[in-house]
Amino acid sequence: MAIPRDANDRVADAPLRRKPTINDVAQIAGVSFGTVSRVLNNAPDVSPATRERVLQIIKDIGYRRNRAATALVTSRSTSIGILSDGSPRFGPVGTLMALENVARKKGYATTVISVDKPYEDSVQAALDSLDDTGVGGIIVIAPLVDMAAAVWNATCRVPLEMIAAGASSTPNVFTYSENQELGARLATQHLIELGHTDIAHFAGSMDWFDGRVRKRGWEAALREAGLEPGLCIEGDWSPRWAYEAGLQLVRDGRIPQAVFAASDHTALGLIRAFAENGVRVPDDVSVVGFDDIEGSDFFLPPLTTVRQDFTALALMSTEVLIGAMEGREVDRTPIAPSLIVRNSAARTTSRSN
Amino acid sequence: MAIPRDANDRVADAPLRRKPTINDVAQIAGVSFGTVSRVLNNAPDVSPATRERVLQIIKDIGYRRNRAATALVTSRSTSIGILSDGSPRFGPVGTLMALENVARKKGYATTVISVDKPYEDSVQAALDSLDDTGVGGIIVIAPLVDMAAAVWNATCRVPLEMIAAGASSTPNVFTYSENQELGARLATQHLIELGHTDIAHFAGSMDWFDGRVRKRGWEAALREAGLEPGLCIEGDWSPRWAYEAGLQLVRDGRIPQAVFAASDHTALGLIRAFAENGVRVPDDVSVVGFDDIEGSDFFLPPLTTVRQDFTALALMSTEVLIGAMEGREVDRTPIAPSLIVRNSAARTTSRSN
DNA sequence: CTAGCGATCGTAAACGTTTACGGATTTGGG
DNA sequence: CCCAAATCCGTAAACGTTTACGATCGCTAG
Repeated sequence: MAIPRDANDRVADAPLRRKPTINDVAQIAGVSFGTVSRVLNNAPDVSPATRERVLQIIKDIGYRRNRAATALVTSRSTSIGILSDGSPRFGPVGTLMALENVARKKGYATTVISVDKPYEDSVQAALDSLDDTGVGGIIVIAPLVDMAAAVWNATCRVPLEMIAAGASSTPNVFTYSENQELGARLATQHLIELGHTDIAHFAGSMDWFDGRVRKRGWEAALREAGLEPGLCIEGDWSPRWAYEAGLQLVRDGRIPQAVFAASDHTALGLIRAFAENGVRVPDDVSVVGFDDIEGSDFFLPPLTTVRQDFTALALMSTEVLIGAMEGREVDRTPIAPSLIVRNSAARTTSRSN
Repeated sequence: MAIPRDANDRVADAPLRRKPTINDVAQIAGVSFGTVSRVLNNAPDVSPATRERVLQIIKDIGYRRNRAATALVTSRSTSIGILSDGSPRFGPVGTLMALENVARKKGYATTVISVDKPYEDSVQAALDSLDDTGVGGIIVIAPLVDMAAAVWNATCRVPLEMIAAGASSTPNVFTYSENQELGARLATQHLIELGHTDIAHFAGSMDWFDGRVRKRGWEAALREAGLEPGLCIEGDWSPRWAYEAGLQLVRDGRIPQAVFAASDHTALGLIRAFAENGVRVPDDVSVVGFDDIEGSDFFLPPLTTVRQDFTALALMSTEVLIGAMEGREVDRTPIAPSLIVRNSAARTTSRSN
């Protein structure tokens, strides 16, 4: 089992293949490892001259701290775990990439794990295995309410933060998110300002926080404007579903003045259903999407949509988590999405539906 | 600096907050830690009865190995590093997610790092910092040739594998990838079979392996069929660029019979340029894309495109890497993409361009 | 000249494992 | 009955750090 691979044939010249340790540095510098440790952690009690010399040697021989050893003795770590659902959907992936980015810039490594369907088991298992990789805190990207529930029920030694739109915090799980309800409001208000009064919603899945919250924003904006919420059809984010639902609308002759689609993909399917039946966007119907996926500016027509600021979200949420890890308290300001106006929504004309 | 947080107020009842160690298990089981270690690594020399009892206790008190300690003493690890460029593009992200997935299923944790523009420095730094998180091997997703070059020039103690389409292996860097050239051939051949002879290529960026290789496949397929390669315009993958290039084509009256677009996003922009000018796809021009991004089946028209099998790719490449980590040799069979036929390419009619 | 003090440094123990080795205890054969 | 072998298990050392503490040195003050 313990086959020595790459055994160094010669033994005389020490500084060959082995990774240099703190002791090697100390020996070369003619000091004790304690001193080296002090300069590493830039602790006091070491003379400038010595510090300088040790630093130089560290650079020369390419010494780098062994994280395992450090983690073992300090039991604190400089890495954070990210738990995500496996879906390659726009929101989660965007968040994930942004998270890695800012964590790295703050000097934290990230280890990511994704979980599958029966969340009750998989989430706890993932949290555990993240824990024993030695992360100091965990951010979970939980777009699905089932998944979030599993997180709430899970136990975890390290600080836990959840990114879930509109979900509430519990004593042991911070929750943080972009204000997607606001995004939905923005979209709907835009439609209202354009003069539409009959504004439908092609909703996302109600299994997703994002779906729930966007729907809520649509409703709220309408009510605020004194309008009755129009048709609301709940789907699964997919272009296919939206396409078929759109077809149905056309068949039934129930085409609204405007629709707020819960995602750009939804808008895509819907627009195709309209296009195939001679219903023109935005001339006959206005459509606004949500996400600003790549290429949405080149849909036919270019899509008016809502963009989230994943970087800001990631920035804030790692800030919060690292704060929790270090025992600090960080105040969290919500992140606001923005409306991107393009060509898929237009002023109402003198048509009826 | 060392503020004791969450200090346990009571001290009498031991098994409270501290994470159980191998010693705790041993004590409860009435054996020595050596025995526990043996059952953990299911080594021989422990009686079935004892093994059973220890296992039970481990489960009961929720003991879990401390990875830092293990890594420290064995200097081997059960985690792999993933280095990626920061781009949230379709290919890299798909690969990334798939990689995490299969690694996890093989019992490996993954820690990911992404790198930014001046690759000469950032790649080596990232490799190093991955190294001292204790990964046993590294997979780098290197779509950009600059980045790959940096990887080739970098030094790394642990096995290094690169996923880069059509790039060659070096002594210390395995290279592995999907056969995208084949994918491009498939797309082009499809167009040829449809009767087209004037087949242009809206290429991706030549800074990307993917761009290079897809172009090569297009050329090869054409030559094999005895056809002269048509117009080839190199771009940057973006819908915007394709849109503008498409507009130019229309202005110049140089619309080809068919075009193989290097990505679905490219196809998207191109199709819009056509659509805005009354050039119908596929009636006037056939278009096939590459990627099969989500929603491409709901473009106008639904896009004929090429799909890569990221899961298979991830499966093979982690297999290869883990093999290298364990000193095994794994033979690598190439992964083949597949053509997805939809509605954006049609049989040639009696039109001229 | 010496006590005492700062500044600088060395030392030992600990973190939780693995691994090589050696010590019991049992077993079976002569 | 005794000895050797087999079986099971305990022990010590090591991995590379950090941290608390103790040691040394040179000075200054009395």
